[in-house]
Amino acid sequence: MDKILNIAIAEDHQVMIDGLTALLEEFDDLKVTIKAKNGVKLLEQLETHQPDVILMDINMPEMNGIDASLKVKEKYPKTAIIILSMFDDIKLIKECLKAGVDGYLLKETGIDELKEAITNVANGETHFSKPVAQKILQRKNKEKPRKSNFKPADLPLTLTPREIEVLQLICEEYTSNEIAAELYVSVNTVETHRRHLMEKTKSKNIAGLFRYALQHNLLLQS
Amino acid sequence: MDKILNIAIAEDHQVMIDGLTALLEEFDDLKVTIKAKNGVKLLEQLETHQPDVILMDINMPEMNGIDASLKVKEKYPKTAIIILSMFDDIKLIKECLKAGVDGYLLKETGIDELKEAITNVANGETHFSKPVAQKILQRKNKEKPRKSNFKPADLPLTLTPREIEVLQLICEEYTSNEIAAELYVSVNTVETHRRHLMEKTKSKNIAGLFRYALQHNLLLQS
DNA sequence: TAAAAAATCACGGTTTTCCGTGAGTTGAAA
DNA sequence: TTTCAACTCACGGAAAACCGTGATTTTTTA
Repeated sequence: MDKILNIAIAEDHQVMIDGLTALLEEFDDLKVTIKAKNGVKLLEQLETHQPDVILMDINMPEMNGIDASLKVKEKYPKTAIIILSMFDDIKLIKECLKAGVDGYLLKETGIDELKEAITNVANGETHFSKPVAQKILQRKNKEKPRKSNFKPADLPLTLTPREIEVLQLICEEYTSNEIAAELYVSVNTVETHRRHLMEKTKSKNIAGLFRYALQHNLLLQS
Repeated sequence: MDKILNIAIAEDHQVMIDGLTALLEEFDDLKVTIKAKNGVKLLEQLETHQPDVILMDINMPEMNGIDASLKVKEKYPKTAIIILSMFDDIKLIKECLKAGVDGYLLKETGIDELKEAITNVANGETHFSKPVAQKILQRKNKEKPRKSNFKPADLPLTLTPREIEVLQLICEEYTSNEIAAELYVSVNTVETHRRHLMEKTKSKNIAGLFRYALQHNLLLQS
């Protein structure tokens, strides 16, 4: 039971990678074997060898933590995933749960809980930060039906490349007119993309779109 | 010249504090003497003893890194400050420069550059990440005059408590009407606050407001 | 190659945001 | 005590966003 656990870190901030590594390697039974700056690179490295636990940031370029988790769980269902997120937004947590992650910690978490969570998920259990667990429990209550919204199943939340492009420009303070000019399409087209974006991200206005972009690491200049 | 440098870390994410500490203490000539979760706590601890270098995150609750830097430089002008930010937004960088910081690193930075930066600023020099330095140099070119905007000096960027309240609700997808109901004031009042917010933050729409809130860590649920 | 998904465009209508301008009240600091 | 910043309210107009509905073309994929 005291075998060494191999850890993968997927995280875009180099200081954070370095810091986490230094931190975890103070434990004799933990070893950081994989460091990746985004989901794509993580998957590449997983082909060589699989760790016991993956510490996954959500905000990563190229491929974010949620999409990466989905793919990892597809190929290596036995590998445990702990999400390390700055946000305890219920929408986001739900997406992660759906992706099959085994734990969800906030970055406010200290090393002690982190270590505990790693041990737990390595043993096949789950581990969620208190605030996160609370949100999960509360969620049923807060399901607020938005206008006439009786969609049977969940929407496919995947945005198309074009939609992402539009979303990014929206977050850069572009108006629909300006976006149309930038992308060489009609304003009507842009507005259609906007409509789809609002639906897919379940937003009510630009603030909601920005929030989504932020949490899924779609912002341009970041 | 080889004396031990005392470092302060001001950063709201506990894992990051722990990680940075573990990382820095691998160097014999660095010692982390202060750890603070926000600007207020940092200032409290500075009264006891001053470090040589402060590693300052921008996104902190209570008091953000910019305001904290201002106060620190007021009281302890000899203490060097390095900003550790996720954003290389020119607006933000300018605010930091105005606050008198000695360095500005992105969180993508690795440990090597971090160490180098610490040494540099401790020697009275400055240190800016490449992308940051570039933005600083480019800034003259990009000064885009906004409509009829010929303000002589810089506006006071400090938002009033009420304005912050309104801003936060805007970022929560509230409409002006909803905000008015929430705060028990007239819609006209809310719209006035909005107008002031747009001016002070130099925004063109909600996206700009959200960006400002994000970068100054004014978001509610984070 | 047929079906599905993505991207394109149109149009009319409602709501919200944005903008300018002006002004009264209040509490705190000079 | 007056000056000032913060907060409050009003109104009108323009611009942008939001919403519904429907439709064509292109690209991808099964």
